[in-house]
Amino acid sequence: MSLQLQNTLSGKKEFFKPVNPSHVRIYACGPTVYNFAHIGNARMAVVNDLLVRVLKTQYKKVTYVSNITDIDDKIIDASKETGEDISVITSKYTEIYNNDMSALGVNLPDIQPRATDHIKEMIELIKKLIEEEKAYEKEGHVLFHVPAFENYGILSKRNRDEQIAGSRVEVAPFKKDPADFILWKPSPSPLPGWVSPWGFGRPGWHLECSVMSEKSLGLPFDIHSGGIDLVFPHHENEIAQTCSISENKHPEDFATFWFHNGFVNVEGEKMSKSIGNIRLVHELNKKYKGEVLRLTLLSAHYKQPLNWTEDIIEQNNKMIDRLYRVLLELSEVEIDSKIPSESIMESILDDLNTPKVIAKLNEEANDVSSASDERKREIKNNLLSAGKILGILENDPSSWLGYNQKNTENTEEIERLINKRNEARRSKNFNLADGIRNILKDKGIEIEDTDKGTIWRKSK
RNA sequence: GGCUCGGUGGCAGAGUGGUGAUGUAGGGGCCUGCAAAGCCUUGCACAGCGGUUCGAUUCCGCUCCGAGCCUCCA
Repeated sequence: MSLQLQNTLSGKKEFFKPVNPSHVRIYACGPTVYNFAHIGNARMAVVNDLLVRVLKTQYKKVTYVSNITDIDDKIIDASKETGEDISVITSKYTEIYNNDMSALGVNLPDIQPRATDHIKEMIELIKKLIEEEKAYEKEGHVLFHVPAFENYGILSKRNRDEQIAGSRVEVAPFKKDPADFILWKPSPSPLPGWVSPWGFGRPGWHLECSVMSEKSLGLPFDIHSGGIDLVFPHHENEIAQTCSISENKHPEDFATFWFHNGFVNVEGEKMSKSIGNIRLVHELNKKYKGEVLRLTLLSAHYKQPLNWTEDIIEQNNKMIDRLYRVLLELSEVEIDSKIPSESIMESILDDLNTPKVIAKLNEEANDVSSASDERKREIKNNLLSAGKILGILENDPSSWLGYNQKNTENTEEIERLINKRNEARRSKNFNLADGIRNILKDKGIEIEDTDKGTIWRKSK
């Protein structure tokens, strides 16, 4: 049993073979911090977090790097709009991003490099590219010359001629070739910038990831990942930058696996500012528990598009509640193993087939009612150990389900009403009993009469 | 126009050359004073048309429909 992943570079599912099995290295292109993260950003973070968790079940040492882009025209625009300093904006939204992702059970990357800390290295890379005649300076800009890199388009499987034919890009007059892209551009005052051999300016977007991934992981590393939309142009341009110097001619000399997650659509449409259907993680976190959102993000295979609706969040909420109910039922059961069954592990390792894993967890849950003690141990172990890899089922079942929460302000009143209702039931005054139940219901308290007495929980 | 990926039951979503995915919703039943929770049970689902095959939702071809990318994008 070993890990297989869809490799964008080959277009196929392949067995994962690390460059160095004693140290697996992965780089994910992270967010540009100028606004709250949306659920699409979260999908990338959750999927890569999952991938790292899975890698850690297979390899002793895994280093996960994911950057913060803290210099970009969008940040400059945000600064103009709000009047806040750029550094204020970027540190604010970096913190919010990390907190929002943490609520979804996303662990911090081992290294979270920032673009502005790597300007020197970017300038060095540009110098090399110019020396090797892969880039040229014109009117204060430095551009990468795409025809100078023969493997351009190999990742996105794009043919240059077709690309130009269908192109809707405005071709700047200083470009030698329409496909050439910016490595460095001038920053006229008051725009932020750095001193460089080509004047005061700032880097192009793609440069930072070439520089930071190499610096933090060394080349070649194992997995370079991001959202599917990054395949072109971002990753293609990174490859062009990194692979046109020295001996790194092929994307595999950069990273052996190129891993991309699909988009999140909202109510059937692409999220976009103009439609106004952006779903911010920050807002969703106020309404739903992090594990529910995480499970919903994992409810479709990572490379499929995911249609984000209220309905599927609710469906997944109910599903996870039920799994917690099973765990509650098994709370007395002792487990010894910490590894999921082979069948479950197989689905996880099969290109992170989370929907199948979730189906198998449900099958486990279905067995509980007729399970032997031995089987119960197995079920609990599978739920908890697979849950740990998926990043779900990590809460206390009783408090997740809202049972008998002692810290609720009106606990005394609730219990007084329950006692009163039970008295009414004993004297067969069912009208009164049902009346009291409705009063509790209005207070958001659901009651359940069990053979051990009446228990209550918060209904929401 | 070019490239890529899809169309599975009310909804979500895996998968497979020949048995049931799974969840959620709905139906029926058990339990309960009634509920809740739980349990049992229930669904002529694989876009259409051809082809290959003993057999196709699964393989091949065509048609129709949808999505993404084509230099802002997770």
